[in-house]
Amino acid sequence: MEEDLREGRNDGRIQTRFPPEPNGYLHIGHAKAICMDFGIARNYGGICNLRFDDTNPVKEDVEYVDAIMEDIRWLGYQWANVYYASDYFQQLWDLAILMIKRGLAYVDEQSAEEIAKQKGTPTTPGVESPFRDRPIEESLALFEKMNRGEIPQGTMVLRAKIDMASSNMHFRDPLMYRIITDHPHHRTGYTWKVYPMYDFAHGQSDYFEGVTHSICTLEFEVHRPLYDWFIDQLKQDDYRPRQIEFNRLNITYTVMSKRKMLQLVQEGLVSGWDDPRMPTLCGLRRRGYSPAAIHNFIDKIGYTKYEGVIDLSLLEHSARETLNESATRVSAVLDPVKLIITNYPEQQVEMMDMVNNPEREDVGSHEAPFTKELWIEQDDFMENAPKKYFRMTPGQEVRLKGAYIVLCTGCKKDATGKVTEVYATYDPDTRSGLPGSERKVKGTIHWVSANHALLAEVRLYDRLFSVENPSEEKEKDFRELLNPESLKVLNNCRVEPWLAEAKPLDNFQFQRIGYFNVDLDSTADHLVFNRTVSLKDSWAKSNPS
RNA sequence: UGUCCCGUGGUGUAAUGGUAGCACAGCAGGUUUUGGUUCUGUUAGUCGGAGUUCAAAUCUUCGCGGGACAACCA
Repeated sequence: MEEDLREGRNDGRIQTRFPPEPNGYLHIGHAKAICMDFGIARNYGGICNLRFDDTNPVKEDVEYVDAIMEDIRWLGYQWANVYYASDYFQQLWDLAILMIKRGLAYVDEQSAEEIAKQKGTPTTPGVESPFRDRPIEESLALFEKMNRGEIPQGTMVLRAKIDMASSNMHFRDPLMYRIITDHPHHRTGYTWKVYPMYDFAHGQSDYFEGVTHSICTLEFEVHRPLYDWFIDQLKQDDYRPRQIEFNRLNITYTVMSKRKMLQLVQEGLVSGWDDPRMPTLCGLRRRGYSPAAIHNFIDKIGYTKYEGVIDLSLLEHSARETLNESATRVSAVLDPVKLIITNYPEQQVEMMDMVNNPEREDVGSHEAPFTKELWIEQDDFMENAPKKYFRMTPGQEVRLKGAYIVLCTGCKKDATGKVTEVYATYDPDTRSGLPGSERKVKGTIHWVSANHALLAEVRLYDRLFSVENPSEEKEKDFRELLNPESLKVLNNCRVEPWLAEAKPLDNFQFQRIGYFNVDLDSTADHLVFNRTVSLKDSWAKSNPS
């Protein structure tokens, strides 16, 4: 792609831009574009600017400007300059005037419907507007009036005079300007009454800034000839920005359209733009994804022109891979049942050393209290267990992670047959670190001390949609395809006391369960954890309950 | 019945015209105080035809399939 450098074009200069419209939050698809735009600049010793493509005041807001900047910084990038397309309104206006004077643009007084009708179809040519050949002075005067607010919104537009029969629909006298008087622009207020369209603003903005490579997604491929045409009207020397397209990111079990995401937010189907189930960067952040995990993912997917759909499992893999190296291991029991070590002294408390991360000796360990009464997972006890069940079942030995090997002796059940307590005896010689602990035991389970454990809320997230490609379903509205089980809230979880110090967004591995982080809602009195992604579980896979 | 873009294992992505490789997912096994990690093995692919060539995933051509384009959105 970048052999331009070898050919010495633009004096070997590389300049890109990331050009979001401030009308929504950035999502993982934008992250792909950001990594491309900023990454190219970084790799080739060039610069990348942030430019807000704010040519439609109706949809835009400063709220989004700030959020976008935060997300880009979070990904670890710093733009050379911040620009706004609205900075170029005067230059664009001047160019429009020049084009009218050259007979290349005219004011059209027809309605949107009439203009649309005259466009023709991709297979039939359009017809020319009756205003197409109006005198230059007339267009000039009207365009001025349009921008003075003397013309009602929606009644006139400025169009380029190109070719109504072109096989490229975008050449059929595209709109350059429309009147917008009922919405203030988030930066220029009511100064302007006419606003340039995307096609009349984007390439020129690139040109004004000195962009060498204008990288965008595939849907703009058809716009490229028009992009070049407008540049031709402007160009003074050899320099010209070049538009290059790559494929948009699609991921299974989610949607990547701003419109759909906005709908989910507005209709309360998710809790907000930063709902951990959303593919937004703020959502992923809240879910526990790190910038490293996002980069890891983007590096794996590549840039091509093929419009495919990436498996969600690849994103999850990227998260596991990065979190495995960084997340501190802790014990948390999500669905507790009491385990009583019948031969353990009533009041005794032993502090057990828990390794923070077996992958990394340098991060050390922390302590967890061990007592007679513990919480373990319901799942980790079975009264009548199948052969390959390596956890608690009467007569079987199991290791309590970081503590002792215990022998399960039985359980107590209530009237409904539900197990309320599990009993075991411990072998004092098998405390972790002692020679007696070397003994091989099939299973190891996690636990927390009943008297010391903290109560916590845990939010289990799953795929947002129950079908692989919600956008592809023609029959049903995408909202009907939401996964009803995308969020499960557990209110009776017990976590080890060490977690009292955890701060919002800290990542942990709940051993044997998954990666979790502290939610923004979490307080000292009410701990809240989000499941980022589960651990792989080859037992559950081969033994569906 | 237009123009443009794209077709490589289930998924995504590589291969100066010269051994079709990698990752995810799957499967089997070893190691393991996480049924995690890790390691080993393994299943599976160039949309089809014709042409150029000593040699084609790659070049040409004809098909087939998918996508984009007819917003006063970007």
